[in-house]
Amino acid sequence: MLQRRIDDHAPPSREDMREAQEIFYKHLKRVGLKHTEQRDTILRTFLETRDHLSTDELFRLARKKDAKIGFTTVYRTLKLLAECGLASEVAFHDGVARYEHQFNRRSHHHMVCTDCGLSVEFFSPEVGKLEEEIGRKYHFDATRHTFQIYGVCEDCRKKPSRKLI
Amino acid sequence: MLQRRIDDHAPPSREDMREAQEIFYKHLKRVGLKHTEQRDTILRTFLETRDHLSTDELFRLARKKDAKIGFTTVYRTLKLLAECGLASEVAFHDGVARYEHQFNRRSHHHMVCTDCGLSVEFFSPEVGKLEEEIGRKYHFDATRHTFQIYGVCEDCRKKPSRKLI
DNA sequence: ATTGAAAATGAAATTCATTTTCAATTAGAA
DNA sequence: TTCTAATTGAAAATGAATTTCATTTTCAAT
Repeated sequence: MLQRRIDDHAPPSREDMREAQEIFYKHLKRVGLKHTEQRDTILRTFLETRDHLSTDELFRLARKKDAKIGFTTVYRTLKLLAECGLASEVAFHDGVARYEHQFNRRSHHHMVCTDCGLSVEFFSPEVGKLEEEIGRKYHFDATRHTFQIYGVCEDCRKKPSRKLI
Repeated sequence: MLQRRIDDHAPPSREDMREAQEIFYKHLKRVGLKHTEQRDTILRTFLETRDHLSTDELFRLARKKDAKIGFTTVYRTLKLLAECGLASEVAFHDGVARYEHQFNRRSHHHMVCTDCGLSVEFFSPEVGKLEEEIGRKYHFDATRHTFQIYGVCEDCRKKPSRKLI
């Protein structure tokens, strides 16, 4: 699936990277897992991206740095990263799980073009408030939410259409 | 997956049912498809439910009315119903596509318990406004959105935990 | 530095929902 | 009734997600 995007934030700095690694290592230690070369490479690769990556996409990137990294390891590492809050799943409903790194980022949401896959980030503090409010009302311990808007972007409205999502 | 739910609306009346059928038949005619016994049974079954059904769940229900209805037909009919607005997909992110019928219902959203699968409906007009607003801002022709809140319900907070989603 | 148990790895196999194929059947217009 | 296009549903295919398992690696205790 095509991955274009529009956003407005910088990639993580050297120190950000180090801090993320520390978070990851502490998490590994906490749950009794080991620090490995592969996990390191995968985290580094992940943090360097600015996209919403599928496991396969991250696998291809990580493999460029270390040709013997396997898909399965990337798959499992992504789960570990999600566990300790460094990655979070974004569901674009195209049948593929995607992740983005949460480092140094404001809470945001996505609007996705159903024609070309373009994703636009937007920021809306109201949504977070709503999560809290509704959770309180129905006595849920609300932990997260998903909010996506789907539509057709300006460019695609001008083009002959082709459905991707 | 367990499907409990909390909501506050009545099942469709006899007339509602008829109206939905008419919408469906008109849609079929419009796109040059035929009116069949199976499609009829599947629509009727679907409208009688109040749950968020997976294709397989609807298939099992429809089969009770007509033992020779196949999974594939239910699958395809659900797509047709979604096309003409009688069904809409709700993504609970548990790996299964679910549908609910849109007949006689206010626009609503779901909060889902990640432990037991309980879903609570809630109503929040702000979310619709947000869709419109963000779409305008980024020049998208916004057509739909998804909004779900995830958390742990009151009951599950008291029980020993078991992860389902 | 060595050892050994526990964890990690990754290729391959499996699972499972979804989607497609295709031969037989059916709807409905002429 | 006849004919053609659509429908059906069983089975096969697809494809992402997950598990298995033999081998390799990590790391804490020697």
